[in-house]
Amino acid sequence: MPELPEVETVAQSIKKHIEGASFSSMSVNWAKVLHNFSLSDFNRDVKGNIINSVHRRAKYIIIEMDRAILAVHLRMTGKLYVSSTIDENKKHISAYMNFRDKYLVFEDVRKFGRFYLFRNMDYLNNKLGVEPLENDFSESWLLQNIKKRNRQIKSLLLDQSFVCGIGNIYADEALWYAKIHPQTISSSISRKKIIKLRIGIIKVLKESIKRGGTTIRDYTYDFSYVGNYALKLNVFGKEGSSCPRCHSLIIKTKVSQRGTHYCVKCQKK
DNA sequence: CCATGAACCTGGTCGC
DNA sequence: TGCGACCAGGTTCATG
Repeated sequence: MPELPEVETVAQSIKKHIEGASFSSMSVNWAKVLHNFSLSDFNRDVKGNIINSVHRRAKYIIIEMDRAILAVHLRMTGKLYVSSTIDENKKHISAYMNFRDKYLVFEDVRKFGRFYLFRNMDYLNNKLGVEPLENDFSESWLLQNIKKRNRQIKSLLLDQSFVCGIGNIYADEALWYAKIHPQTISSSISRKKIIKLRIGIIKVLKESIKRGGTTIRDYTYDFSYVGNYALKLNVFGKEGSSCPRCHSLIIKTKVSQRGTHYCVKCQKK
């Protein structure tokens, strides 16, 4: 499911409920959901620890306590939400934690989502690239680093060790904004278009956060809340319709194994 | 370094 | 209605 704006929305929505509280227990229905720790690790390192902060890093939801960090990655279909009951009719609850008189529930149809337990942020910080909404995603940084690489630009944008948080929707939207064909080799993109691409990335991510993210295919990422950035999409899922800018055809192809949408006229190779 | 394909899972949709 | 093929907002690993 979720890319940076959706993960940000989820992190903000659970933050107000769990900051200052502590988890008293965890139940696991799908064992693989715990990626690098066990329930006894949870009981030793997480249980009873006050939650100091909840925020997002890349596409991870970070739950920070004094001596431990719980990180949650939603992958394709994960939902993380606060609820006062556990609905026994739901078939895909992978795990849940108890705090105060409520639960933090992790529901995940495809079971790709994972929980991680870390002592600090070193592991994630080492593997993840720059945050696109932070200051270090600067014009000079992007100009320099895009030129250094020789990859199809869409594939580079999806690479979390380069810039993190961008996924399939926002890659297509940002490339459309900058009028770049998704298969253009990064080193050959003009300075002018790189500058435009940076603006496009920031713009689509920020506007989506403002609207609570994108919800498509009936898929809601929070308990019941539906983000409405889908209304603002220009190319993603718009194959067969006309480009909002030049009225030519939007087509869908595959680029680096992912469905990819672009305008045949304003995004030429 | 870069591209490709498979694997991890379930469910919805489309064509016959 | 049924069935198979294909698709899905992500990541990782192996291979060439």
